[in-house]
Amino acid sequence: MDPACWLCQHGAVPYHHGSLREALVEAGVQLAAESGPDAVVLREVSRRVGVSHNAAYRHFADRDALLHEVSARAMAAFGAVMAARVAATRQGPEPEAVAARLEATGRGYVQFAVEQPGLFRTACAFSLGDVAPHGDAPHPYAQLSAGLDAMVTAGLMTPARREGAEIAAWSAVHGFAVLVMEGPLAGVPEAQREAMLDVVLRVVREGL
Amino acid sequence: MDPACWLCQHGAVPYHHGSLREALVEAGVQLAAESGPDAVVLREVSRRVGVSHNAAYRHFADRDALLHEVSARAMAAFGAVMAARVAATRQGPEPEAVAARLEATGRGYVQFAVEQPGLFRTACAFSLGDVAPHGDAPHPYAQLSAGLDAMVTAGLMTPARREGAEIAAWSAVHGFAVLVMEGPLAGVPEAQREAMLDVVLRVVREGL
DNA sequence: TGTACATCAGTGAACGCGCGTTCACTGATGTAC
DNA sequence: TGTACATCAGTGAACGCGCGTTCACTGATGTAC
Repeated sequence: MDPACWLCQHGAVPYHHGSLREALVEAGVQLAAESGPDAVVLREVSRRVGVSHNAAYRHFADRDALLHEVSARAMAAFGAVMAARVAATRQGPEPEAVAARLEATGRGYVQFAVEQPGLFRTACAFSLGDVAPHGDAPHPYAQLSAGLDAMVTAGLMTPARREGAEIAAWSAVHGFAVLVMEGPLAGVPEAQREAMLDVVLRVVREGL
Repeated sequence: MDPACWLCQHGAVPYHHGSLREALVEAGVQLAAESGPDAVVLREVSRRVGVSHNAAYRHFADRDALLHEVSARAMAAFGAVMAARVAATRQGPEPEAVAARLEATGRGYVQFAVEQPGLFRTACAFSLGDVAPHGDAPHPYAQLSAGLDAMVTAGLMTPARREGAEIAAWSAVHGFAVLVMEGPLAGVPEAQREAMLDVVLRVVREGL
């Protein structure tokens, strides 16, 4: 079947949309990106897709079901940004490379929060473990864990220090992200922000 | 004038409340404590005080003005909890005491977030610098700064390390607070939470 | 001390908004014969 | 290949909710004379 809808840029809007569910989720992601999870509102989502505001009920039990789906997409985008940042970093098993990749994980975390605050908040809206990411990129937390495991394997961290390291690293990076995104550090110029992040990451690295 | 209202426990409700403004703010704080800043809603605040829902406009320009006031109270409570925790810690200029007091600052921060999540979120709702705390307790950020200054004075931290130390410490503690309050760490038993906080604080201390 | 009056702090009704959700419906699609 | 019919995916109207805000008002208070 040919969807032939404006969303898919094929011409006229058909009565049967063909992929309304997907279109609704995408519009939801757009809204979340613009204004956070509270903006994912059934009526506005339907409006954007160009469909009556109750059509969504053919595809979602209620607003919450849609929001969960949107949150999963946000989480996937989050993981993808982090993974891309790690992939762009020096590969290989050498200690410097392993440490650089862990640092890239943290930088990717903050990058996503800064560039996509709405999606960041949407991804965090449900207890972070609640939502399985939709897509291929691993969950942010899994990436952090893997990075710390690699540190131990590379001999950069003792197994004793590994204990609780996720929490400490996550806390520092997440806290920085929140401060920069909506706290007192909102609006500081990028260069200064990067310098601050350097300090945070150094403290974490040396503390671990 | 005798206020003579149920809020002040003096008997019948007078036509002229006498201290409606204060009563509204207190009800707002209560709502914020129960369910966060979004729950500070003019109609419900008025309902709780037992007054018609537009009486508030005699005392506040709009909902936002009330919310700012409530946020200032929340911030004051926040600072007070931290200050109390510091005050309950060993005093004096000895290095161990100085370090212990800085740690108490961080523990107080997390304690407030855990015990008063609604007020914590309300205090953070405006850019943290936006709201001057209402009351005597110093602003949380000021307490952290003072603690770090004392570390330098006590010779526990080099002036070079002092640079950006607020950001790093605040990030770690704030991030931990958020994770515990509404993130994946929500609901872990207190003992375990304390152990995790120990790790976070150790990482910060050694990292600085 | 008593009274007229200005001022102030409340009331009650209403407006307009946007939301989630449900209802009975209708047009489109696909399938059995 | 054509047709009857079941199924599915949408529509349009409506309900009920709670909100912020405004309006004209009224009862209480305090002050000038």
